[in-house]
Amino acid sequence: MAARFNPLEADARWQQVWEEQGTFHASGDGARPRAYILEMFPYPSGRIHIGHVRNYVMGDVLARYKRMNGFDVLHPMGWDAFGMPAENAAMEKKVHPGDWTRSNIDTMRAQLKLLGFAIDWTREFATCDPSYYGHEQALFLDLYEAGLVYRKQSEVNWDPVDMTVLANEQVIDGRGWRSGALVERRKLSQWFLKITDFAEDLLDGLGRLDQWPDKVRLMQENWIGRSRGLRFTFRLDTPLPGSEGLGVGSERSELSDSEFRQPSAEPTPDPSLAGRGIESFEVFTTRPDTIFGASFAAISPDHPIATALAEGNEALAAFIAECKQGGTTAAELETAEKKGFDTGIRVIHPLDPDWTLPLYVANFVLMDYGTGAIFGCPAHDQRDLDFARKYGLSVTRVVAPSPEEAEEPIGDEAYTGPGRLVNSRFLDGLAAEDGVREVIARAEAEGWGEGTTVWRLRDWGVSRQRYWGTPIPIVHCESCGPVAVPRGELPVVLPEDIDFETPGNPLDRHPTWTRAGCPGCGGTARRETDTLDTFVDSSWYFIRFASQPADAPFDRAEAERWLPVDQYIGGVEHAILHLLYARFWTRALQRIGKLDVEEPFRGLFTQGMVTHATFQDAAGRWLTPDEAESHEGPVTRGRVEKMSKSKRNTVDPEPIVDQYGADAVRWFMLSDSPPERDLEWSEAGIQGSWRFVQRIWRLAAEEAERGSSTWLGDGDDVGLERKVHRAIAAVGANIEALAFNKAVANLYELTNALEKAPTSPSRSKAVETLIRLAAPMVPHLAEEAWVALGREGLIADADWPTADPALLVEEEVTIAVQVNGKLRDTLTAPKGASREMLEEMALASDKVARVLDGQPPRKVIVVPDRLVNVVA
RNA sequence: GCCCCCGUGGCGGAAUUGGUAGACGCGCUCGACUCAAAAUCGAGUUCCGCAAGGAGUGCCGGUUCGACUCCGGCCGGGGGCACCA
Repeated sequence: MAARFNPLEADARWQQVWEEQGTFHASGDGARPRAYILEMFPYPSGRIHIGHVRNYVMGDVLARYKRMNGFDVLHPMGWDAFGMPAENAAMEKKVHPGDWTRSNIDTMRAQLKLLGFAIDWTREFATCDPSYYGHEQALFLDLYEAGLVYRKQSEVNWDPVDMTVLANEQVIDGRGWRSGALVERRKLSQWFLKITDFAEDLLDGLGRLDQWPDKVRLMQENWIGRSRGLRFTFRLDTPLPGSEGLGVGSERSELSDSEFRQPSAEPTPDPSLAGRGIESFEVFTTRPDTIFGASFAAISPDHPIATALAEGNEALAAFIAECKQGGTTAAELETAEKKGFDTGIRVIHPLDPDWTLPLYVANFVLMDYGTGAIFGCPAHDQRDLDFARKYGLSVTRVVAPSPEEAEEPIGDEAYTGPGRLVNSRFLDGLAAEDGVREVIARAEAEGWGEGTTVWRLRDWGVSRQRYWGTPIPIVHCESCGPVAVPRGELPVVLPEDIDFETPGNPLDRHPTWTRAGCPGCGGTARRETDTLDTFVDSSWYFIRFASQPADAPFDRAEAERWLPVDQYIGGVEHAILHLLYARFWTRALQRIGKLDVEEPFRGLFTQGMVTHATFQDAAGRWLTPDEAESHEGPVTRGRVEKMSKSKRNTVDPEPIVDQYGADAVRWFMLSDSPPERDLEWSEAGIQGSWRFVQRIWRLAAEEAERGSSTWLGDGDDVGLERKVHRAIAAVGANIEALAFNKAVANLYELTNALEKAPTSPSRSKAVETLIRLAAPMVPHLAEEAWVALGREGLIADADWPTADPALLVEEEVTIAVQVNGKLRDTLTAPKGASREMLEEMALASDKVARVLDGQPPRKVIVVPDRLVNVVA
């Protein structure tokens, strides 16, 4: 029997056995209950990094644990293979994005296999396979036909470095989320998915996701952003020339009853509106109670009225142009001055026909939220206050926190707190929130407005001016307009013969691919050269993993048997976008009758990052950890940070696996840090894990040498058995709760107990139990030990041990004895001892007597099996 | 600016519904084995104190027989959103 476990030899051997036996294939035969464990699939960027390892180890432990508990486990792996890095690599290294991607996949697959993950590799696919994205194109057309896809000319975020359009959520602090370039505004025709149609349902659904982190639910809630308030009409006191009684914004109420869609979902306003005349427009407010504090109205520079007015007004046109060129960075926005242009028009206060307010075009009013127009109440809104101060508009307090402050003037800060209404005519004396209801009721009764809900969520723009993505299955015909590619012609295969010499989308310049016949009229058409946002690819891959027929995206019945994913594990950076899009996509499929699943992910876990110390030389150059060690001259140890190529503090898992074996790496990934928190990589840590792997091996090897015959018969070390059974219960509960660090601690505790325990049949049995409990975490070692102990078959197929409830209950308990809440003594009492007995034992304690010093206790509190507190 | 989370030894972190704070690991100290080292094993390790004892979960206060846990107010760190009316 080898004195040491040798992973270099054992790891590969067991990996091969698992592969040959198909141990981890999900059968789907219905013989066992199903469990679907999924980690967010990786982008094939080159090599596996340690963060991937942590992510997949967590899922793997759960998958193996579920298998041992009798589940038919689906634990697949694939590749989120489209995206910009491949194109960047193509431009920098003159390789084809497809070749680069596929070669990375081969490398990373081999690396993942070194870690012995219990993955069903038969279901592997990459999103850049035509056999995947072809089905995605079909689903896109399904949504198109169902009216959930539309095309719109819209101002988009243009990334001048990546030469592409970014979704709002891909713009971070006004910069492209990948390139970091300052984003510009451009108008392009884009495809949009109507995620806003599902806003309410996506929000309400969050309340039922009780196995999601609160943090993620909150982030999505804020992102969806429901606001309730009043939408009402301002009439112009002097209608614009040529007025025929048309109102701007009134067409929105035709879209739906009490809610209306974002203006962004509508066609660009007809510029001829100006000629048609305008006599009113709508505004939205969450604070209708402050309506008597109004001192101006303002519209967005993009508002149709602003556009119409600008046609005959050069100064206004110049003002609007100025607004549009302003930067969009956070810093600029924060310091950006509130700017306005007085149109000279006045609007009539809805509750007083004799009261008019000036109408401004203001730079801080957003066209794509609410109605693109507001009323300004400076006393109770900071932006309005800044604006009013700048343009000398009146500031009237209408909410007072107390009666004494009713006439208190507003200083530099708007009052946004609670209070009662003042200076508000018929509203005076009402609490502000009652005023909201009162004004909405009155507006509805009088017909000038209605209570409504407005969403912060915008529709999802999915067009990308990029080559390496799923082609949008549409052709543009000169006479028919955009036409869907017939199903029989799918997939629209991305051409591989392209040229990357110039930036932008090489599809645009492709000589033949762009030419297509029009399915409608048979004439010539041009293929859509935009590709889909890669978030579309990742919005349904988990369905394809569950079921992958050749002729359809998925088989409905089979997909419904696996879904929803029982446990989804990934980085918190996907808390909003990916998870929201996947939830939307699943609901959209449900609406069009393709799949009856509401929520795609029942359980969600967001794991922390792996961090590492950073090092710099005297010149401030970043050093790798290895360089730092051998560097001549001073080295500064910097902060512990997220691993990144720029800081050069990454750790390549492969050499570590070569040195310590897969199990030590897996164990380290699970140890110490709670999985939702960051884990600091350290050499000492991996060495500690290596030692533990060897400790378990030693226990098993010793046992094997003694021979199994010695442990037949009843156990004789009840104390040890209690510890074993407590460990069984604790490890299982902690794995199910994904509290891997605690499960690790449980296993250390059991190992410590076993090493100290004298040999006995109980101990022999306990060693086998320890191996089973550790198997999901250190599977190669466990298989090796299983064989050494003479067991048949694979431990991967073995059962998880069952905790005997009788052994989980202690016979004796330690009782804390306190005086006035301070611990003075402990005593041992039989489990379930009576209050009277415990009180008597506590009062008999010398230490208690000494503290009491002859005083009789005033009161004695007894918590059975826990403590006695003597109050003196 | 708004919203949310977190502050426990030298370090990572444990601690059911309020009930013995510091499990477990790392590191460190001492000892054993060894010519020596590595590996391994044993003992110890919140702080002050020789001890008895005292203090202690960011700070201040409160509720309670009893607070890491609940409440209020500060201080510090982290995350999300970005002029959302």
